[in-house]
Order: sequence, then C-alpha cells, then structure tokens
Amino acid sequence: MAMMDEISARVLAQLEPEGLAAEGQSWQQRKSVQTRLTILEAAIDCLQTHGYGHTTTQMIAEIAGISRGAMLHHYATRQDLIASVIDYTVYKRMEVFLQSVRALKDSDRIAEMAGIEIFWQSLLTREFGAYLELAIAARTDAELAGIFLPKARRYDRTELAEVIRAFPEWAELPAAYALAMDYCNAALQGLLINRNIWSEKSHKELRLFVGQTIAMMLAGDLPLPA
Amino acid sequence: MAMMDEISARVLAQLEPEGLAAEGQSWQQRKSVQTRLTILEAAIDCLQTHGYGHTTTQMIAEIAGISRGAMLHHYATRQDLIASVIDYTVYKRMEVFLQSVRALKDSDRIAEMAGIEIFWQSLLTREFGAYLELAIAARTDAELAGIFLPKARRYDRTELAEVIRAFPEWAELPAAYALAMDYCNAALQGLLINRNIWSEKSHKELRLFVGQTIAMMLAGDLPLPA
DNA sequence: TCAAAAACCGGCAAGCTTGTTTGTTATTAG
DNA sequence: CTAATAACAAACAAGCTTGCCGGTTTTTGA
Repeated sequence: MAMMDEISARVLAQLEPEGLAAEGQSWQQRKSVQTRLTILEAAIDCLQTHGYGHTTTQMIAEIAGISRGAMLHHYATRQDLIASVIDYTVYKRMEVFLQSVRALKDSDRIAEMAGIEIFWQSLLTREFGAYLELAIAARTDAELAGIFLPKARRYDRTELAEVIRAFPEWAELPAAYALAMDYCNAALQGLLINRNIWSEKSHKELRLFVGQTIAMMLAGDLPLPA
Repeated sequence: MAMMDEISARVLAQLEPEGLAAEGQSWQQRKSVQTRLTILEAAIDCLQTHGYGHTTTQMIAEIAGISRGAMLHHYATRQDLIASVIDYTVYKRMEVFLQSVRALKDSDRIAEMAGIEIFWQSLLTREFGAYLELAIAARTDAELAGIFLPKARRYDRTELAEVIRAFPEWAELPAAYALAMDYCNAALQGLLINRNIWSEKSHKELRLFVGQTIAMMLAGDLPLPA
C-alpha cells in the first residue's frame, strides 16, 4: 500500500500540469491557482455538456463564477485555456484511475473483471467526457491536434508503463500486455460512443464479453496474432 | 448473385432518403435532385474536414459551388440540411457496405477476416467520417440527438437484420451473432478514434486480434457471457 | 508608507453565422 | 402565350464570439 502510494505520486508528478503545483507560495499565488482550477473545472463541465464546438469563453467564465475579463487575465486566449484543459484532463484521468486501483483490496484486485470495471468507470467521468470531446475535435482541427496529440500519446505511454504495476500478474505476459491494453481501450471507448444508440442489455453483454476475453488472454487461452 | 442484388435493393430501399429518389420526373425535378445531392456531398466533405461545430452553411454552399441563397431554397434551415445529411450518410454507409460484400467472391467471403476488413474499410470512408462527427455531436446537442438517434438506431437494426444474409454462416449461431456485431462495431470504432494516437503497428495487431476473436466466436471456441 | 504588480471587472469593435427578404432567370402547366 | 412556380442570387439585420483595452481593488515588497 505504501509502495502503491509512492508509485501514484510518481506517475501523477509526471503528468502534473505546470501552473497548478505551487500551493505553498504567497497568498496571491494560492488564489491564482485556486481560480485557475475553478476555471478548468468549469471548462470540463462545458466541454462535456455542450461539446467542443459550442463551448465559449463566456460560458466557461459564467460557470466558473468570475468575469470574462478576469478569466482572460489567467488564460490570454481560448487556445491557452484549451491547452491547459488538456493537461488537466490527462492528469485527472490518471489520478482517478490510480485512485480507483488503490481503493481495491488485493483480493478484489486479483478477481476477474475488476480491472475492466475500473476502466469502464473511468470512461464515465466528467474528465473523460471532456477528453473525448477534445480527441474528436482534434481530428478535424489542425491547431488543436498540434497540442492535443503529443499529450495524448504521452498519456498512453504512461498508462501502459504504469498499469502493469497495478496489475503485476500481466508482467508474465509482456507480449500480450500491450495488446490487451489497446484492446481494452478500443472496445470500451467504442462501447461508450454507441451508448445512446445500443440497448442497455447489449451493453452489459458486450462489457462482460470483453472482460471475459481479457481474462482468457491473461490465462494464455487466446492465441496472439503473428 | 441475383439474389444478392435483390436483397441489396430491398435494404437500400428501406433506408433511402426521401427527396432523392424521383429521377424520372420533369427536368426541374431532376435538376433539383442533382443539386441536393451536390449539397449533401459537400456537407459530408465539410463535416469530415472541419467537424460538426465548424461546418457552416456558407462553407457548404461554396464547396457545392452554388450560392447560399440557392442552398437555402432547398434546405430552409441548417437543421433541415443536417437531417438530410443524416439520412444520406446512413443510406450511403449501407450502400458502400453492401457493395463491398457483393464484390466479394464466394471463396473470399467465407475466408476469415473478409468481413472484418470490409467493416474496417467502411469506417474509413467519407460517409462514416461524417456519421461519426454527427454521432459525437449528438451526445451534447439535444436537438441533433432528437433527429440523429432514431435514424442511427434504425440503421443498427437494419444492419443487424441484413448482414446475416451476407454471411449466412452466422445463422447457425443466433445467440452469438448480435454480440459479434456489436463487438465488431465497438472494437473497430474505438480503434478508429484512437487512430492518430496509437502506432500503426499496434493498430494492425489489434485489428488482427479482433478478426481472430470473431473467427473463434464463429467456430464456437469462445464461451458467451451468461 | 508607497509604488509596483497582480487579480479582477465591464465595455467595445471586428468578424462570423444564421435566417430573412427582395429580386432575377428559367421552366412548367393551362 | 401567359401566369404560376421553381431555381437561383445577393444583400440585410440580429445575434454571438473573440480579443483588446481602460479602469478598480487588493496584495506585495522595498
């Protein structure tokens, strides 16, 4: 448990956004950090609720409860704000995930489906909702892609390198591990974007199936592609 | 082959958009249909290139090569146009898919991976690019969701009911069939939205793995969830 | 104490998007 | 032939979004 905490701290430090760490400084700096956090949380809400295209700076300022002028003092342009939102959502995504893993008792952790369920729950958070909006928007917005893709790839590498510490049983199957991670992400994200189209029953079945498949990979019961 | 054509015709008729079928009418009607098709194709291009949020009526008219006034004669509001685009993309998506299936020789059709490859290719089309944009936008746009979700669900039902005719070997496993369809869609769509984030190598591996899994389902080598 | 800096607020201009309106040309029906 | 209708074009008003600027209050450091 102590080792787990240490790992979490290290991983989070890797992804931690820049302007938000200084907590023990002057009164102004603490206030500034607090206001920025409020703005970023408001931006996440707006992204999740209204989508990237319909999220305006006015809207974010209103949700955050400050004037637009004050917000532009902290984030000079919309792009500056979005860049910080990306850092923040990536950070929070990993934070939520590690927190869930840490909350598992060891007995639960080893049980089948526990990892899948944590993955799935992490996709239902506000943070991932915002992240998905940015990921989709980056596909058609070259400027956004320029700042989003490097950060997304960095998150992926970090996730790959650290999840195996949370589920050490995978260490014995290094070849299958990376595949299993991608598989889990792809299947569950695909499930997510079809959430409003498919029936709840189909959803549960497919989620069970994915979990079952991963359990079989772990048991070595599924052949890997050449 | 003749039977295949007949099925395609029936399925396409089910999904065919309203104002675009009348081909043998007066000169004006033919011209009108042609212009509408040009507009819809332009809209697909814009959606795929600039995303739902940044696609403007002005932009669509320019790509289509007509004035905005002329376009608004055919589609009075932006919503009217989007609704037609949804119908049209759903129609084209099925058309492309059935066309690919029909082009398969029977020997190829039975081979493993053929179905997966067709699915994957159909996700790389302009039509599906536009469809995905609308699907994502519908998650945060209640008005769009109102017109998109019913059509998307109808497409899903049609796909489920008709793909089994193209791959009759699944008829012997009715319980697994619906699951396999959802699985295929979820995994490949999840793969698609991570296309710019993951490496090409990971992509190929995962695509192979999904195909392999489905082949195992077809062979009855994978247990189904309770 | 006091000047500099930071946090914050409100308003403004420029640009873009949408929907409407008015007008012109081409086609159809009686 | 002629009146009605459809296709098309251009201009306009209203609303929104963004970035910028001037001004106010609070905090900091010398």
